Amino acid sequence: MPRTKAFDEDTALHSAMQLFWKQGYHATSMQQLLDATGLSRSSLYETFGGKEALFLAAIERYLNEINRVRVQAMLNDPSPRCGIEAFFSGIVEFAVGDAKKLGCMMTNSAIEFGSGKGPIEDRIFGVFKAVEEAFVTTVERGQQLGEIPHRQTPRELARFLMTQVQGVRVMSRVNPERDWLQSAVSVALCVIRKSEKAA
Amino acid sequence: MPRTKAFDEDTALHSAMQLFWKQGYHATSMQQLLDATGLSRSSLYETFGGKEALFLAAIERYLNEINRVRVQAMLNDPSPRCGIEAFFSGIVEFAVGDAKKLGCMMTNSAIEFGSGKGPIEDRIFGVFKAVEEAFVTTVERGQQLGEIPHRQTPRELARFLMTQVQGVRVMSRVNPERDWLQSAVSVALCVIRKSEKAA
DNA sequence: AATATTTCGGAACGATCATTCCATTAACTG
DNA sequence: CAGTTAATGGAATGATCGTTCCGAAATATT
Repeated sequence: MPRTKAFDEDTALHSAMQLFWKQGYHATSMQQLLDATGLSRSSLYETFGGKEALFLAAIERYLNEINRVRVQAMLNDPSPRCGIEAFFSGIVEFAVGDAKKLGCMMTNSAIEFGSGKGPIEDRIFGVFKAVEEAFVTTVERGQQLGEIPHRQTPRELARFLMTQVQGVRVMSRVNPERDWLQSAVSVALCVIRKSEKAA
Repeated sequence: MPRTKAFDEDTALHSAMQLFWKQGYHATSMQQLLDATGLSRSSLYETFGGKEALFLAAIERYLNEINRVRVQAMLNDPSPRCGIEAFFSGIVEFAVGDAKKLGCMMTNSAIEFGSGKGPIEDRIFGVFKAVEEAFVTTVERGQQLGEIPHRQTPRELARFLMTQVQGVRVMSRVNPERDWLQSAVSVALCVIRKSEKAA
């Protein structure tokens, strides 16, 4: 009976996500989102509910489309140390690739919203926690396999790696140059290598 | 002949800076800036010119009031390695102190504006460059004094340290807890210690 | 005290913000 | 083909955006 939708919901959400990613929440207007998605006002509000709800949906989309794959690849890598190195390489390559100057939508949102009390802040905090735990798990496994030195605890190393990831995200938004980022990353990775030499 | 100003320009700029720092550029309205500074519209526009000009002034104020001291202390420290360690300690202590969840105004602005082409972006990029150079100088000195190992070049270590600083800034906005940040920092500092042991 | 000069309070500007609403359009069911 | 139901286009909402402007207030000089 009903009229069929003239747009693809996933495609629209993808477009919205990219715009939020590039510009942040406050700097992005509904008008821009309408232009980017091609939807009409009615359709956008009917489908997603509003700006905040759309942003939350965009976050989930980002996690599924961008973040989850990377984290899972690290967790599943037979060599934990290689998994961590690939994790960083992936970030660097992404930063200097097509999507220049985007950084990470989670990092950008974390900075923009800080640690307030809304649903957005809660979600971001949860993501950060989850990534830290993924690092802990991977480092533990690496230490058990003898790939990663025991100089520090898995928790300490995870926090260090997490911090370094965030730093790379910031730098990729300001200065997305491979050499620059690679320098920083290769030094950081020394910490999880048996030899102190750079990669 | 003229009527005297009923406000202190420095105090007003300080208040504006703090608000921008906390909320970012786009999320801060002129009305909020009027409330925070106590100025009237006329006075604010007459004195500072407008929102963007006020933000640029706030950046300079931040650099002079917050950033410059820290960087100079590092450059002037008789022990470069201690200077770097103090630099990080200062950041951590600040993050967990009164000014919780503020992070760093430069980091926040870098994320918010990305690497566009306006005067704000240019200024931020310049600051990042300058801090990197300060690290290069300090590491060079540390290596010459034998305090910092020669495993990597000063440039590489500087980029690594710079990235770690940015990471700590991000984490301080999301999760400003001393233990957490201290873990990350102490691991990072291993890289510039002769022994691989944690601090 | 009178005058000149600057600050200040507040109204007003057009533009844009996120959101709501309704009449119209289109498609599936019967 | 007619009827029902949801999707759509677009006008309109009140609020707020950054900015401008002008009359009133206030002070230092004459």
